[in-house]
Formats: sequence, C-alpha cells, structure tokens
Amino acid sequence: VSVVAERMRIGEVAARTGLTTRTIRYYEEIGLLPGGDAREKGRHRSYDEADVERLLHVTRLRDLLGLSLEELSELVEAEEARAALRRRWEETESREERLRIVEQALVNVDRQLELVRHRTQELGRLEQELAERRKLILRRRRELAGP
Amino acid sequence: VSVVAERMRIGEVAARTGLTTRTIRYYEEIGLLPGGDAREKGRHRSYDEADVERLLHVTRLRDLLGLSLEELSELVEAEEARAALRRRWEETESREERLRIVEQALVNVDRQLELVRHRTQELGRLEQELAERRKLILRRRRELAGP
DNA sequence: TTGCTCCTCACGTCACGTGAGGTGGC
DNA sequence: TTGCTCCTCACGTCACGTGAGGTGGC
Repeated sequence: VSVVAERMRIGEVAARTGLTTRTIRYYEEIGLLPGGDAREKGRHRSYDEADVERLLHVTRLRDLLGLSLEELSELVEAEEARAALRRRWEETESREERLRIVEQALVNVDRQLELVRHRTQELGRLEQELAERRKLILRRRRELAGP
Repeated sequence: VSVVAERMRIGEVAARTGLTTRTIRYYEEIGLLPGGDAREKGRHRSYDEADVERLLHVTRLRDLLGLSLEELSELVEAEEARAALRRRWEETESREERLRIVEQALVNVDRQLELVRHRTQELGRLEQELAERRKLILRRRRELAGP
C-alpha cells in the first residue's frame, strides 16, 4: 500500500533544508538535483520528501567534507542510479539484478564512510596540536603567576 | 643567541605550503597575510619560516572548518596581535603585560579548539548514520543470498 | 479578485585560476 | 649576460547572492 507522495514547492523545501531557493535552482541547473524533467517553462517546480532528504544529505557532505559540487555529483551519481534502480526494485524479480543494486549501494556508502573517517583523523591531529599549544600556554601562565 | 631569519621568495613558500603563488598574493591583498608593508612596487616579496607556518595553520583551518577568509582573519587576528606582542615579550618586563599576552593566547586557542570539537561531533553523527545505512544494505544482501 | 509565492534573466561577489607582457636577481 | 623566477594587470570561473520585472495558483 503506497501513499501518494506529498508534493511541495521550492519555498517549503528551502525552509526545511535551510538553503535558499536560488541554491536549489542552481543545483538543478548544474544537474546535481534531478529536477522535474518535464516542466513547462514558467511553471512552478515541485518536490517531494525524497528531494528534501537528498538535499540535506548532499549539503551535509558539502559542508563537512568540503567537496566541490562536481565531486558531490559523482559521489551521489551512483546513489541516484541506485535510487532509480530501487524504484524498479519491486518490478525486478531477477535475483542477480537485485544483488547488483545492493552491491552498488555498498560501494557507495563505503566511499562516503572513508571520506568521513579521513576527515575525522585530520581533525583529530589538529585537535592534538591545539591541545599541545594550550598546555604550553598554561605552563607559561603558571610560571608568571608563580613566586 | 638569535639566528638571522631565513628569507625565502614566494615560489619556495608556495612549494612548502602547497598553495599557489596567486593564493599567497591574494591573502596579502585582503590582509590575511601581513605582507611586507614596506616593499617597493615591482620588487620581490620576502618571507620567513613564521610566514610558512602561519599559512599552513590558516589553510588547515580553512579546509577543515570551512571558514570564509573573513572569519579566518578574525580568528587569526588575535593570534597576530599575540605574535606582535610576543616579539615584545623579551622587551616587556612588566608581569601584568606578560599575563595579558598569555591570557589572550589562551582565549584564542580555546576558540579554535571549540570549533574543531564541534566539527568532530558533526562528523561523528554523519559517520553513525552512514554506518547504519551500511548495516541495512548488508542485511539486504544476506537476505538475497539466503535460501 | 487580491496577495503571496514563484518564475526567468542578469549582474555582483568571493576565492581564487590562468594567461599576457614585462622586470629582478643569483 | 642568459634563464628562471617574480612582478602587475586583467579577464575567467565556481557557487552562489541579490535585485528587477513579470506570471501562477490557493
């Protein structure tokens, strides 16, 4: 029993994602967001819940990993393909095809995990160095306050 | 016994920091890098070890924390003031002034530490969610491979 | 029907990249 | 003196911001 997808306009998507409408339109322009292919010029854009989640995920990767939009496109492209395939999941009775889809999803999430962990390590090193500096400062302060 | 500061030109600084000469000149242009105030137009720029370390630190904050150059300037401004004051450290016999310098350095490093830790937390949450997703995918794969 | 939101240009900005043509210093 | 590096414009690009003027749909 599938529910009809809740449709929203760009303003609501902007409010829910914290992005501007300009940014959302720009992402469609460069192909990062699919964008209703069959929209007549001048008519309003329409989005659903999946679009919001996609935007939230993409912008999180953008901010936390510092990726360019082109890199993001590549990273998420496979994911898109997966989503498209997943829509065919129900229709797909072939076990081999289902395995292919799942395998692809795994490669994808693993790539993202690797990037996140690498970043975390770099941040860890930076934190260590800052903490070391802090110690030095504290020591100097103690010496000054001392006898 | 202080050593005469090792002077280098912009190309060497670029090589050692991984930045382009254009970026280094741009940072000077916007005031992020002090830049030899008294350089005759057309003459070569000159840098020392401290400049290299400053650039390395600043670009690390830029990349890992995603700060704008203006935010970076503010964050590092206090640091610059500190460095300037530190040069006067030797000449400063006043205990109160030395304490002020050390106190300022502490505030500064603490601000940077807070930003780093906040980032680390956000990355941690993202990693958790991705790991969760990975589990789901693995479960699906098992089900497909099963009987 | 009236507002509010959305639409499409189109120019501005930030943080540089990329030459073009010319001078400096080991 | 000859190369190589550096110099200063100055225009291009990426990822949007910011209006201007006009239409769409509850």
